[in-house]
Amino acid sequence: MKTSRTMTNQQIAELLRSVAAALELSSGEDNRFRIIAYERAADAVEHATSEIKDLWDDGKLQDLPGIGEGIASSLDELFTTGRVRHFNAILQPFSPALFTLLSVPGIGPKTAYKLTKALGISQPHSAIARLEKAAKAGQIRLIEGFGADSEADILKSIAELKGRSTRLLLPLAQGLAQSVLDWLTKIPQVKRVDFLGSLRRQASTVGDIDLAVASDDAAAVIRHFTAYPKKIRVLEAGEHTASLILPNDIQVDLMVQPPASYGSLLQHFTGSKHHNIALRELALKRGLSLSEYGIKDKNRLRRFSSEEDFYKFLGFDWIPPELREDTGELAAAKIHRLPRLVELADIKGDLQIHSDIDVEPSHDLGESSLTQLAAVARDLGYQYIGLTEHNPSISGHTSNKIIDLIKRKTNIIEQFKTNMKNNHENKLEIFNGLEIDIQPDGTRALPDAALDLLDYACVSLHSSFRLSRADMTKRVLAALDHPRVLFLAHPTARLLNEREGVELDWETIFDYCLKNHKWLEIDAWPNRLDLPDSLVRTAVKQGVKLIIDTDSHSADHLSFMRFGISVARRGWATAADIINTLPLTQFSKLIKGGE
DNA sequence: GCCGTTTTCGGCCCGACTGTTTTCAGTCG
Repeated sequence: MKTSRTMTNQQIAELLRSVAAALELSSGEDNRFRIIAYERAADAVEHATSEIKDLWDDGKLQDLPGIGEGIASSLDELFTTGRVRHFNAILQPFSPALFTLLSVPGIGPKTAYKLTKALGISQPHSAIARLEKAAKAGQIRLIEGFGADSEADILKSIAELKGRSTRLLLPLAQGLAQSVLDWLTKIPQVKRVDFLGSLRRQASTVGDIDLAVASDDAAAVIRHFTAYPKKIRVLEAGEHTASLILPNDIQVDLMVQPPASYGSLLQHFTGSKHHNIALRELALKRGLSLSEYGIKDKNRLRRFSSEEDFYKFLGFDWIPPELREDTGELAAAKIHRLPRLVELADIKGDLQIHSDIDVEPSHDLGESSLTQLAAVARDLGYQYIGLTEHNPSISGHTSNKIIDLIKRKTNIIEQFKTNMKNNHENKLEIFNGLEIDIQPDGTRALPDAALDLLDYACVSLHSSFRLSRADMTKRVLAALDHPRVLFLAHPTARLLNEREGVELDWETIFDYCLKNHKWLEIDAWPNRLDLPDSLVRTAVKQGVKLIIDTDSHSADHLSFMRFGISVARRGWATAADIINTLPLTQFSKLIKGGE
């Protein structure tokens, strides 16, 4: 087991999970809750938005729910000495290969133990390959407790593990789920269909696609579902639930309930797991037991056709799915203090759009003309848009040439506005902006003389992502330090499934934004969704203003706004937190004021 | 091992599905 100061959150989570597995194999009942505690800690680490090592640096490990005194001190030892003696003692009796096998779906601690023992697998790096070889040779069916079916399952799981490299981006998951949903509604037995799980909660990435159906004829619905034409295979099909595998090893799970208990089903499978556990723990203290079938009071089961009634019975306001992460929503719902979350209809403009006006930029130019962009923006009901091509590349141009390019763009915009006026077209304000690269030393990749010609600019990171947290923070603050620079675009520069975000001292960034009237962007581009939702939450708490933009490189992309809205809602943002919900008159004042 | 609008002690969510079983264990969400 690798233990060092450079371990990623994922590796630390795996270490904690290995400890949980080893405890499960070590002894009986008395360990049950320690095992759960380690698994919860692993979850907390995996879902943390900061590097665990940074939290350790700041002495904030125990801020993570699920990390207490004990595990914090173990992690302290890990970062200080590169190992944890206590963990090693727990892990020592078992082959390291055992823990590798846990990544295969369907294999838990007990199964992994039996397999490594019976097959003599001991090397962690080759463990899965060895297992696959044994399964293909028909050796697994000979082990006690296994059969030909479980052997075949192991092979399928290994194949799926290899194929499944990344989580689905929200927009893609929505598209796939919609087509299954359309298929389901073809039969009359289906009364209602909803998305469930992380998809309904609008998380930025989605693991499996989960769907709920209300029907009095579950058998017919399951039959129809498992006949979905685009499936690769049926993973399982029971009385009320079934699972399919789609191309690219995407799993779709279906849950069916009669309309009378549909509310409980929706609530249960929307999760999140942590939200539900917290809710059930609260209910249990009042002698109530919750499940997807309803609420059990003594032995009487109350059914709920709507989620609203389910929450109401327990004394809570209905909670928007985006907030169900056990981060304070239950307490707020109890006292009627849930925020009124921002909605797509609140948005009045989009301030990061790349047009095809060629300023000979450092990165990709947009594909659509100002005319095309303006037409779509009007359809969306916007009062204003801002054009922010990338700055002219600084390697190929002199300062004077750059100023000429900006002047040319300015003229095009002015000409367009004049034409709009002459044609008596609906009023749409066009702001003249630019997205400026932040260079490694924090200087902006645009001469200030050119910046003065613009209405506004945003700055963003497109290189040197691996600076230390202190240097990166200094770099960003230096770039923001100009009256025309209004916001930091895609603040972490993360690319989902590709690149982690940069390390920044967020408290310092938030402070600076508050004092200097800078905004942070929620970039709605599908594989950015950046600022991430958890940082949105912190920013909102501190009063930092946000702006939701699409980063469009084509008029089609303007519709991505709704994914930015999802991120904002998951971060508890109301319209008041989002700058581009302001009507034009107020928004113009902010730009002209240079704030 | 974690945690606190009943608790610094005494609790800790709930059920489905599968395979290999003859009544259950393991895994998953």
